[in-house]
Amino acid sequence: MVLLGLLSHEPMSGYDLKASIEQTVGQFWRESYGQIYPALKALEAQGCVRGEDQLQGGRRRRVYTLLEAGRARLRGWLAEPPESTSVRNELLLKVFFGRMTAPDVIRGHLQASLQQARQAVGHTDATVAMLQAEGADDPQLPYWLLTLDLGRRVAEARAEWAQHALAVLHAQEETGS
Amino acid sequence: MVLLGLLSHEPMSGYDLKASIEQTVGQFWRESYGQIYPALKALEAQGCVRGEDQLQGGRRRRVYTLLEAGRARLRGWLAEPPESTSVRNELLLKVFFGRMTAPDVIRGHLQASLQQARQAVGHTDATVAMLQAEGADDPQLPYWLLTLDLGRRVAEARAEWAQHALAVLHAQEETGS
DNA sequence: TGCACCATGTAATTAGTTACATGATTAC
DNA sequence: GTAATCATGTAACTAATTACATGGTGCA
Repeated sequence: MVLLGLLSHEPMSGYDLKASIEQTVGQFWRESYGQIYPALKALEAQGCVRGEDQLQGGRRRRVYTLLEAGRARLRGWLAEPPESTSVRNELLLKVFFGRMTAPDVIRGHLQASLQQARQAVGHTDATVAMLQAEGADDPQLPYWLLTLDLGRRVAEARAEWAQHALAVLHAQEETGS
Repeated sequence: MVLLGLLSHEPMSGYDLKASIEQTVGQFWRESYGQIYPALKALEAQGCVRGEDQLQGGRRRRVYTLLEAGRARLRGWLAEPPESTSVRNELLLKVFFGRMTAPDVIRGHLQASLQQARQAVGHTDATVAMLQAEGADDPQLPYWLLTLDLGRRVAEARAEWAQHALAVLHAQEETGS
């Protein structure tokens, strides 16, 4: 579905799609070539996309175009209620079992997580600024900004939590538990 | 690792472990029987846990106890930097491709998401209250509360974002885009 | 000449869910 | 007696990553 969605913007190759996924929805969605190429073949067999080989010198590029059937399928999928996100957070699991190890171990993970979260906030701000500067007319833009906004809010929440958690663990050690 | 961690508290069966995972780390970690039972066998073969059959009437229960090798392995794992959480958020993907469908479709998803987030906040608050009432001495408690606190912060961020997103989409329709 | 990047694909492996099969116990 | 829950496991399937294999282009 992410392939159909991106192809609705412009025709692209599998390679382009991978790069495009990373640039646009990379914050909350990832795909590997091992899934993209077979999926494109399947979508072509189902009549959702059309693939055409382009030859530039000796280099072959197979560019896929979204067909009406694919557009319909994408709309159908968009209307379905989103499935619950697969939840797996190794950091939280390690924090949960924190009493099994030295306090420094968990604090180290929290420090790293704090830095990551701050970087994510900064990166999101930069992306928002760039997008607003260059493509003020793109009809996709408001939706893209919304996804970035959630990313930013969650990253901020994580940063604040990491600071709070560090403070709690510090205080706990003081009182000699 | 989640099995070793929970067994560090008390010996349990595979069935107990599944229930325990749901009650404690369920907000950010899930396992199915299809993984738990084979994993316990593997951990026993590696000497990390010891399994003993208990017979209560005609019902068999295989209770696993954490061994020193398992404890060491758990500590080793805790010291490793946590791997990046697998990110896949279908709601955000649908919001991102929102321009491909009617505004009401996305608003419906956002409304549902808002309700879910509010429920999560309430559920977390209830759990925190319950934990603080019953087990003020448990050495695991502070760590557990920290994981709940992140869950709450993230749920609140999601709720606020959903409201914001609904407002944005509403305004956008007004201005006739 | 060699490296980084463009470009496509397959195979092997691992991870994970779901469905199925079985049977005992407890509470209504 | 019958439904819910306790309890353990396997098999089939699906999803997903990683490694491998191949070869072209552009540039320093």
